[in-house]
Amino acid sequence: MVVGQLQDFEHLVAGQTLAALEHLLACQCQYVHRCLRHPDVLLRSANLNSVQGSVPGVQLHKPDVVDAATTLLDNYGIADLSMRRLAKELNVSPGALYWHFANKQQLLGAVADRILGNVDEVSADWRDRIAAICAQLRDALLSHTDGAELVSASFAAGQSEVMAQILAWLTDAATAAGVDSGHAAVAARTVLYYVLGFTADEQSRLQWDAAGVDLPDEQSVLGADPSRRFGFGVQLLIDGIAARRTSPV
Amino acid sequence: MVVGQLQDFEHLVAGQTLAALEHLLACQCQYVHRCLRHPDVLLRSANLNSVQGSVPGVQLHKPDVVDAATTLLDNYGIADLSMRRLAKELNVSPGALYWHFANKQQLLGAVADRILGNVDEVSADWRDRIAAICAQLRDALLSHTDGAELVSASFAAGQSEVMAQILAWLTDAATAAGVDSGHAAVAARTVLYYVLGFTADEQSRLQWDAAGVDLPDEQSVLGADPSRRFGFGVQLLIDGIAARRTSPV
DNA sequence: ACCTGAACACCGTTCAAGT
DNA sequence: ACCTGAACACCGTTCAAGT
Repeated sequence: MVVGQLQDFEHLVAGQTLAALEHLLACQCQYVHRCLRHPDVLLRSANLNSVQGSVPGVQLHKPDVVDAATTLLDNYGIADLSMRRLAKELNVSPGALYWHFANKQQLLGAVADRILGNVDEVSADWRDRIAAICAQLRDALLSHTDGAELVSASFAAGQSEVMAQILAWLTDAATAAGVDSGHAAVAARTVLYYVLGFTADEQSRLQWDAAGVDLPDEQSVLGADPSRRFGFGVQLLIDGIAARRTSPV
Repeated sequence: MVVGQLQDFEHLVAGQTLAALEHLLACQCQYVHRCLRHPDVLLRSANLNSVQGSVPGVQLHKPDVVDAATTLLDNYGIADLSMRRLAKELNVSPGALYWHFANKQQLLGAVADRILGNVDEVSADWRDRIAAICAQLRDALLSHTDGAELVSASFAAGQSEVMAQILAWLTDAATAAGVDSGHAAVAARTVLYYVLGFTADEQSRLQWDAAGVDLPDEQSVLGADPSRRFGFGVQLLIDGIAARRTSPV
């Protein structure tokens, strides 16, 4: 009655060593936190009870759907965030979701925008502006299971308004740096591709060994201090933008 | 009997204007080329005949499977590259594929490595080396329908050996530039995230308007000359790497 | 206006049984 | 060794019909 993937994960979590559990506490993944604080989540999930505890009969609203989807994401990951599963959590038929959202992509876009809710612009030097946006973005992505993957997909599909806004901020910053307007958009996208790529990679490793799986040799991006490594890439991009300006500032 | 998506596409292609058709010729998408050269492909597909014309009874080998998968990709895109559909093209049962490949990810990894078959190292200045790898990579991705998306997914899943090799070449180049070995890997990944992100974006736009769909305002990455814009980003990254070196070269 | 029920056309993966 | 047939447990989306 329970998906195989989930069952495997449950076994992995059950087999944790103390050292691995300590590692878990260091990561920002809400799913892991939820499991540690409320170990009954996995058990409740086995009965497929509603995570939200939402009562049938009450009318469905867009924010409710996004709420439930985000909870589903945090607890079970993007693979289990299906329209049918979501409908089950909300005690409605799958078709009901299509009254509120045109399709799955659009719904995922709304979840992406919810995840990015706290990312906002700072007023500072263009370098600090880029650095601040990158740091905020990474933090937001890391605070939800598979956050980077979900936002990355929504951005590629053009379904996230907040990502469009962030792109505009980065373009402004690149323009302020002295990059001509024709190329500022490419510079801004380069920054976003980096943050999304790096964080998706970091997060997948984080989640793998949060599940107790020992990965082979190559620690690559993670290694010692992911935040420092992340910052290195950000500085690389900022220096690159500075070098590519057409007019002096 | 034919997938809705495919039918829509067929209608779009059928309704092309001459101007749009000329645009098609300029793009590198093999699917479009195939349709223009062999307009019967779409019709043949309607009958779900084997694209390969492979005869039943002959034993299946890994390269055959990868061949068929690549053809399927070029003709119908990544959405139609399913294990079941592939099995149908090869006139075998879906289960047969699992004798040769552990799962779909692994098979897609093999397709990714096939796509990247012609990418190889050049011996030159580290700047030219990075530029050459980026250009080759982009060309390879653009020559297959959804190539960037497929390779990107395979890279993220750690299923492409060639991408691992390319990453090593880029890491070498960054080290040659003077970046310390701890950060050279991040620099190399930054370059790959850019190429994959930029090209996936470029390709999706390319394929959308190859299908005759008029996209809204924002031409962003594409705009006038994608190759020039792509080159701008590559130079940005190269300059960034140069600026981040710890020891002078 | 909002939702159900049921259908349509698919998925990836497994595995006993065949040759 | 290699493959079939059939099953298992799912998908996203549509749409007549209900309230």
